[in-house]
Amino acid sequence: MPELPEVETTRRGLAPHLQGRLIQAVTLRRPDLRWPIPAEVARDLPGQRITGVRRRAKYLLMDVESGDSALLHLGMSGSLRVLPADTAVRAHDHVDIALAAKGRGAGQVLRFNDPRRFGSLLWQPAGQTHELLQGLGPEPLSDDFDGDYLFELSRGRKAPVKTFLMDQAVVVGVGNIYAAESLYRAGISPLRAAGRVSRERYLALADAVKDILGHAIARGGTTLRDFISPDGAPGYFEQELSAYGRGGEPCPRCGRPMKQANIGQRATVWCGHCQK
DNA sequence: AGGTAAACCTGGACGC
DNA sequence: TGCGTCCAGGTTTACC
Repeated sequence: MPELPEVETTRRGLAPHLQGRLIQAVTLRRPDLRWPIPAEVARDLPGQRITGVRRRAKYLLMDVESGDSALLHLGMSGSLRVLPADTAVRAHDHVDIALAAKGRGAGQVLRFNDPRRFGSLLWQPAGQTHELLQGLGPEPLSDDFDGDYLFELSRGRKAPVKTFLMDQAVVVGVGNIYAAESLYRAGISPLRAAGRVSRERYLALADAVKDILGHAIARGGTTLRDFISPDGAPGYFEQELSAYGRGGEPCPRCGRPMKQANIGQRATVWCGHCQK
């Protein structure tokens, strides 16, 4: 489900609810997610105040006073909601982080639901960077990411440019939806070898990535099946998708039918006329 | 080292 | 209605 805009939407939805709140208890109903949930999560979180919610790539970091962080990844089907503490538990509600009541109001719970269990809840000790966060590429919305960077890094690479763009060691946060959209916007065929894309066209691609991700965040992300923000709202970017999910439909630009094929095991849609 | 494919898991859509 | 097949927003791991 979630690429950078959906994770950032989740972060923005969570932050105001979690900032400064006291964690009362942690309930693990199903500790076997992508990886087992480390013992520290249930042992060290209760009694601590949340100091912030950050995002790096598609990971969320919930920081607490001790300097430790809970590291969350939503995988393909994960979602985080802030709910009244007495909300009935549903299928695939794997983890609850109970928040102490503010004043005399009722308490709330941060609930992690993930049908496919590709998501994860891990632990990053104070002062350390989790192994999974090492070796990641730059944030696409930062100044470290631009067309020159893509051009230099791609020299000699034979993998398709779409595969290159989705490689989290190249740039983080771009998944299957936004890779297709960005390449469509930039007029680059997803099949083209990464090393065979010019500097000029990488400038257009980097601009497209930034623009599309920024716009998707402003729309609250893309809801295809099940993405939902912490407040329960869907994202509204789906209606603005030009390529993803439109195989066989007319190209919005030239009207010719959009092509579809698997590239790097992922369904890919593009226009054979507008993208070279 | 780069490139590719399998693997992890569940639910929904579809065809028969 | 039921069953088999295919597909899905991610990423590690293994292998060439």
